[in-house]
Amino acid sequence: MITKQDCQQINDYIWEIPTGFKEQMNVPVWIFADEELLEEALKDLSVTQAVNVACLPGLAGHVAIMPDVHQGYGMPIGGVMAAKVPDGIISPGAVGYDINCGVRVLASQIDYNSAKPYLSDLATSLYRNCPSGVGEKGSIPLSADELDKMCRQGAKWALEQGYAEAEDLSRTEEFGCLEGADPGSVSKRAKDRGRGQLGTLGAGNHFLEVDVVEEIFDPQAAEIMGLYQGCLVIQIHCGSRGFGHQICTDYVQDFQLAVINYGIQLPDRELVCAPINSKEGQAYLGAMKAAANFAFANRQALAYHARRSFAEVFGSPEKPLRQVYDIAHNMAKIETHKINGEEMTVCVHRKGATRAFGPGFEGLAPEYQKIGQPVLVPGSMGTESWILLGTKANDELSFGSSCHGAGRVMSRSKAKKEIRGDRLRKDLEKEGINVRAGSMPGLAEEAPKAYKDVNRVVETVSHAGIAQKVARLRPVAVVKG
DNA sequence: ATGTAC
Repeated sequence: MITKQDCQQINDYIWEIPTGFKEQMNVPVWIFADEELLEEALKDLSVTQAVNVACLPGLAGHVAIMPDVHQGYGMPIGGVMAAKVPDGIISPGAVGYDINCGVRVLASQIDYNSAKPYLSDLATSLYRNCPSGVGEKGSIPLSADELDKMCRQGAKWALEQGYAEAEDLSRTEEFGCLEGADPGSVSKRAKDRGRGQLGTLGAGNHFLEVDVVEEIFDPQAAEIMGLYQGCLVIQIHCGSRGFGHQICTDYVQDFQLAVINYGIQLPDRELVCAPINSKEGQAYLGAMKAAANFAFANRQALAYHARRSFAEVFGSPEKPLRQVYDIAHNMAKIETHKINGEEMTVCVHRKGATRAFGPGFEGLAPEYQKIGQPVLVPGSMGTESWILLGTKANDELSFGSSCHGAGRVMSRSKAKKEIRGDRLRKDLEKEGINVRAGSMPGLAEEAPKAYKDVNRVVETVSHAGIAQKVARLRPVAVVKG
């Protein structure tokens, strides 16, 4: 059991567990949290898992955990780990089962007050146009060749197919396409599962949400992003569906052997990994990129469906839904960072954490090179969400990373036992939130009280200096599987 | 997160 006494306070929002805490630790753990969120983080296995991650070979700097952290498979959700390239490792469990799970925000210039009478119709239309739930019903089916092409090209494929605007791609992380995706490293089983799932929402914490821009903190950045106070935006939270899930399953299994072959000592079997430059490591990287591109194309297809719904309900708007950004929060990427004063190439594993690069980064659209990368932080269902900007200072603090959401505090099983979905739906509707959900137990799992306070999480990242506030959003319609 | 069990 790790306690507060084991954490050395660096400042009001950063705590360190030094390498001396456990003999096998190779780097320290940094916890981004205020006192209350630190206590929250210590209640489950989050910090223990972060310490386990810090025992992996070939790491750089420290392991970082975000204020929305909670325990996950091997590595906590809300964790960031940088492995040295070429001497370090890559770990599927440190990316997560939902490869390139992420969030996309599109903004409108439709005023909430005038749209209010139509929000129920909008929610119904979104629920109808965006297939949801476990499985593959109602998707855009692909041939084997077409699936491979889509995996190589990501959102570029979606643009060719007519599901995207050119600006969507310029406002997507990596422009919606990771180079080097290798469909040859993806199992037939994963492809069979993925073929029929493009353009589907899935279940669990995936959702569509219509919000109103409630408060703007950085008018210049909001203007550039296309966010207007009092206007509607839509958030899309989804990933690589059964395709990425199967790829993670396959490589977690394959790597059990790699760990033995390369003589890697593991603190936890769930942290199986392989040297990044080994044939196993490269195969996973190629497959992970294929899943990442699947997810970019998937969110693009969902954006296409969302635009159809807005057009159905509001007519063809003279000012269309414009993409703000699309961001990944389960991914491993090769990047260069300044670590303990030294420029290093590392494989940054972000699991339930986002990239949050500051101004000047060339991999952004020109208008975002000026202000920094947008960071999209959805709150729990029925609570606020945030749009932030990455900073320059976060390079040395968190490998250019920030938080990804509110963070779960109650297990899915406990939430299902304690909360009635139909009651929750009524409560949300009473607050003026239109709810369309395929599963009432599924809705209960996502109840606001199963999550931390997203506003406190955002206060923490902003005071810690890893992201800054641009706008707060308030939900008015939620669509779930 | 997930054809929630190959």
